Amino acid sequence: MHPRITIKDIAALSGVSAGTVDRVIHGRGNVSRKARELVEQAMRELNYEPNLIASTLAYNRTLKITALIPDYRSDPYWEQPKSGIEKASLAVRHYGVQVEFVYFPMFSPSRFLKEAEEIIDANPDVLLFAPLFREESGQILRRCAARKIPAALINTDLEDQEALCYVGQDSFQSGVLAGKLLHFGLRPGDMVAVINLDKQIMHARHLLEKERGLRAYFSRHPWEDIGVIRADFEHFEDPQAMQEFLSGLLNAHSRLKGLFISNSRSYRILDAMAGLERPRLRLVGFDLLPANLAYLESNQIDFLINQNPVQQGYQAVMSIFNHLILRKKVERVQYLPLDIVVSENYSYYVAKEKGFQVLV
Amino acid sequence: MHPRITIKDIAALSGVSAGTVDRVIHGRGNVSRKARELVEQAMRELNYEPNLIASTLAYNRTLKITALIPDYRSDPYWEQPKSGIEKASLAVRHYGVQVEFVYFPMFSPSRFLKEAEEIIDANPDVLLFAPLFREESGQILRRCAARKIPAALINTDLEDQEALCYVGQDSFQSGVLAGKLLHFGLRPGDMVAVINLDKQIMHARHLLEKERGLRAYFSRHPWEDIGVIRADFEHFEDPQAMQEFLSGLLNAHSRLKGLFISNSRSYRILDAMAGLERPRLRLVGFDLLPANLAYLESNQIDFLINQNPVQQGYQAVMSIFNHLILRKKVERVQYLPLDIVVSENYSYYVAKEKGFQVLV
DNA sequence: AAAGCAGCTGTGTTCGCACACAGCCTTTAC
DNA sequence: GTAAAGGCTGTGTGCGAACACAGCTGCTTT
Repeated sequence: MHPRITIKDIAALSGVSAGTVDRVIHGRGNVSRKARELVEQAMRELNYEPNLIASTLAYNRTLKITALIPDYRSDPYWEQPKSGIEKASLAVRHYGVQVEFVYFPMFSPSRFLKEAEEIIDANPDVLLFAPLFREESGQILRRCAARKIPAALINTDLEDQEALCYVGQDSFQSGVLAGKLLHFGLRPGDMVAVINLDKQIMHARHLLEKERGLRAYFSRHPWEDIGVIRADFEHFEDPQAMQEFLSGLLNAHSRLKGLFISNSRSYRILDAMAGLERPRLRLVGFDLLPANLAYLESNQIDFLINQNPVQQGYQAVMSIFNHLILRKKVERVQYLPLDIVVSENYSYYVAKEKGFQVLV
Repeated sequence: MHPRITIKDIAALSGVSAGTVDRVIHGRGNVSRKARELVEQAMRELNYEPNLIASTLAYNRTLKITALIPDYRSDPYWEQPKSGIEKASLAVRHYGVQVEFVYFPMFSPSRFLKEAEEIIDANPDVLLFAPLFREESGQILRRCAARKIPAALINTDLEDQEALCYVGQDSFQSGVLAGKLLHFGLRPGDMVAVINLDKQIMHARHLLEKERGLRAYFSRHPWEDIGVIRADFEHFEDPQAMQEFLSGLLNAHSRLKGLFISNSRSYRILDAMAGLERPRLRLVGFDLLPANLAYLESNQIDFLINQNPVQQGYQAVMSIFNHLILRKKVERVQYLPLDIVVSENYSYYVAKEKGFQVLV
């Protein structure tokens, strides 16, 4: 264990030169059968393990990853995966891994496609992207395959497509979990509402999956006798409109006792409800935004589900690294934990996201 | 960005040799004021960052960490920190970090002290240990300080002592959290019991802290009107005795509706209650042992709190690595997240602990 | 028989940095 | 005055692996 076995040791033991050992290790050919067997024997005997440090130094290669994600300036959510990608890139920069960012407007499939094509033309070693648009993303993956550029997906999976890996949340299950969390405060006959605060709800597959999950929970637990309704609302930036929307909802359903906000905009609801007369409402939402955390702490939000968006970016880069530099196997689908966050435990998650503890 | 700046580049720019640059970087002295300033100037100008890979290769040092933890064969809990330490050691082995394990019997301060002394005599580079016994651990830390061996603590902190870092759980807060989780199923006037299944409860500071936390939660929420009692029981291996203990407890307190099991032995309670007639009891416990998970899945345990024991070991080794190899600052106190685990989200945590995704 | 050509092999250089060492030149001591 | 003692500098070697290249064999070709 102590003096690590080097290539020279096996060269000596098997009676050949370091060059031959190297050829065997890399399967470069030009090695006689006899020599190869001797070397393999010696490697097994001494339990040889190549020195990763020396190896990366000698390779002297560089791996260019281009990350294509929605513009974080138009949607603060994307700051988080971005920050995770940046952290990971700091951790692996010594190995010659370079990460470059390209952004596309959240709602523009055409710009998405155009940017992706430009990236592919620049011939990066890996493409890391968020395939928000199914059709265009399929095209991109096919072009990558044609040029032998491996692709890693985050946020949204394209199940049927060839890709190095997918790192993201399990939206359906997060809906199921929300059901569980909401049921604590409810009584038979109560109702809950799924609230989608988004512009183009039909395109937001995640939101629909979350709703499906929530409904699944309550249909698996029929004895709890909870009804589920759904309400979409686009003008969440307008406090006045929000307030009207909400009071309309509450007036229409007197037994509405729980809200499930399907994205990170819970705080919009509570901002709007500030003045409203209303019953005690159970509230479950997503993401540890400062505005949400304030309401969590004052117990106006009961639970936040943390989808670990920072980890999402981090883990995607690390998977690429593991695959291409360390040549390790990588899971095709990597779901991140769904953390249940309440006022009593949120501080740990915030600290983790700030991520003082960078690994290597 | 692309062609990384090397020591030669700054040597060229500042008009000195690589040797002098090296002396400046390491503050080895023997450099004229003028040369030093030129080099520093050039480093700033080119934004020089030493190549970690080349550096570790050239150092060719080895860092021996000895880990002293309770024997995992006598307490399965310790398999988890152990596995975390092993994982981390795999991740950093390329940097010359070697981890060696020494075990001590859970309940023997003298053996603990003896093993620690032997380790220190063997002169490791770092000592990583679980200071279960206050008095003896203080002695050990002082000996480490005298021999300039840095020490990292896991599981239990010695607040007043000099140490590189502490990685562990926040027991008090986990009790508070348990209070929050229990209260969901309770009504005013109900009672909860803290159940300590341990041999030497007075020595188990963590258990006492958890109880304090639970009581703190309910005294901060007096309107919930929940009474807290405590029950210690040592003979948890004996199903017959357990059953009598439990039925005694339930008979004595008719409004007992919640149990908080302060360590990982929740499954013992449920094993014993299998035949028992009993009201619907809310149950909160710790740790994702398979036996506990089975009860979680069948909803006989409502919540498990995950203290991330695997992470504990992992993070401790990584902190040592960050401090001594990467020369980064490390937080003195590192609390791990308190994950709330229910049947709807446990699978992610189990997958994480199995830890396919090893970082570097 | 000479030339050509594979198949196989060892040596040498490189990656960027750490550190030993020899070679200055200047100061101080006697 | 010389010797010793510094202060400061550049060169050179090594860490372990990757890869280029030259050299060696034995074989086929003409």
